[in-house]
Amino acid sequence: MARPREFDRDAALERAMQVFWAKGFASTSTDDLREAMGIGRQSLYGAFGDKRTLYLEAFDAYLRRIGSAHLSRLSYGSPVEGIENLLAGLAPEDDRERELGCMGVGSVSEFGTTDPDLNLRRKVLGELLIRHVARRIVEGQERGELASKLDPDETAAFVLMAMTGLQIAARGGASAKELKSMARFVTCRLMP
Amino acid sequence: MARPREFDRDAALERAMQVFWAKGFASTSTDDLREAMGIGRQSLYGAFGDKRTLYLEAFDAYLRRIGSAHLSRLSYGSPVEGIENLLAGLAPEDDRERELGCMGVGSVSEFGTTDPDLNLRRKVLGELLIRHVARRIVEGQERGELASKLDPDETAAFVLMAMTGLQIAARGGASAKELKSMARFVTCRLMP
DNA sequence: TCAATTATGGACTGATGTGTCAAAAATTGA
DNA sequence: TCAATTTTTGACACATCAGTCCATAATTGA
Repeated sequence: MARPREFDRDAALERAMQVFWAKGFASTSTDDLREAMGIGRQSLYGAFGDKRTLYLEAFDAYLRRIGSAHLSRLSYGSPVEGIENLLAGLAPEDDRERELGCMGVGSVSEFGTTDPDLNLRRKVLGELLIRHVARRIVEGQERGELASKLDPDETAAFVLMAMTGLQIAARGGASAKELKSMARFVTCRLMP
Repeated sequence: MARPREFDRDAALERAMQVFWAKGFASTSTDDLREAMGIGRQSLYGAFGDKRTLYLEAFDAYLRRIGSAHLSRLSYGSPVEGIENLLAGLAPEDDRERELGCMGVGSVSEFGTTDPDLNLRRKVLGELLIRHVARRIVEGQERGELASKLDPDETAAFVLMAMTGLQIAARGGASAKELKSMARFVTCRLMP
């Protein structure tokens, strides 16, 4: 029934996500979005509501994608390999991709804790990640790959902190080589 | 000669810095600035040029202040104490102050590497800090406080990365207690 | 006292930004 | 074929924003 949409909603959301990711919320105009999404103004508002609602939806899509990418890298190989892989995954060789950094980190920088909707979303993913990292740390300790004196939860929090450090470094122009060697350095600091 | 300024230029710059620090460049309007600085529009433009020039000057003031604070904390006590102190200095007990995070990190998030003036300023301070941290690390190794197998420059880069991680965590709402225990954790990872 | 100079206050300009309106177009079901 | 519904298009309304203009005020040096 009724006239069908002429554009691919998911593809348009993907484009919006890229723009918000690269430029943040405030520096992105609805016209930037409209142009990147390749649709008209009313189509944008009709399909996504207002700018903030679109940002939230783009943020959700971002977190889903990056969350599963992180978990996939973390689970690859031995615990130590998984953790190094998780960190090294923040250092893609492609310059443009690497310099985007992390949209989650960007949202913290831009909004701090002022937006409850963003806070909640970050908290959910953060806790999910920390659980999985802690689990791999325990596994690594059982295998003798990781220092047994380390508290798994605290160490997992450390790994997440290192991730944000690497992501900011990436956005600040660090090379893939530098980031990867830092990923290895961090991982080595957890060994016996 | 001529009519003297009615406001304190340094105090006004300080206020502007606080606003940019809290809200970033794009989200700060010249009216936000004018109000926080307690001066009229023409006074603002007359004394500081345009918005971007004011941001640059505020950024310079910020970097000078925070740079000397970092160096002072780093040089306090033994090398290990100095490093932990440097990191713990990012976790003030006052909530409002802590949640500001770091304006330098904020500028990376907001602008990436797109602004050469900002890039240069960050590079200068970053290299200064890394030199001083590396020097303390060598000192710590000589004293046997820090693991001698660590490369001082790489370790110093790691400490700076940890700093940005902590600063983002602070802006994201982490407690002073959490941050301080993370500062200790990071420092301990460098011990023999 | 007066000329020169700089600061201030308030109005103003032109651009940009977000969101809406209304008419036309496309589709489905009767 | 036509009524109902939704999308699209382009124009539009209204707010905000950065920066400027101009008249007035305050100060210094002659």
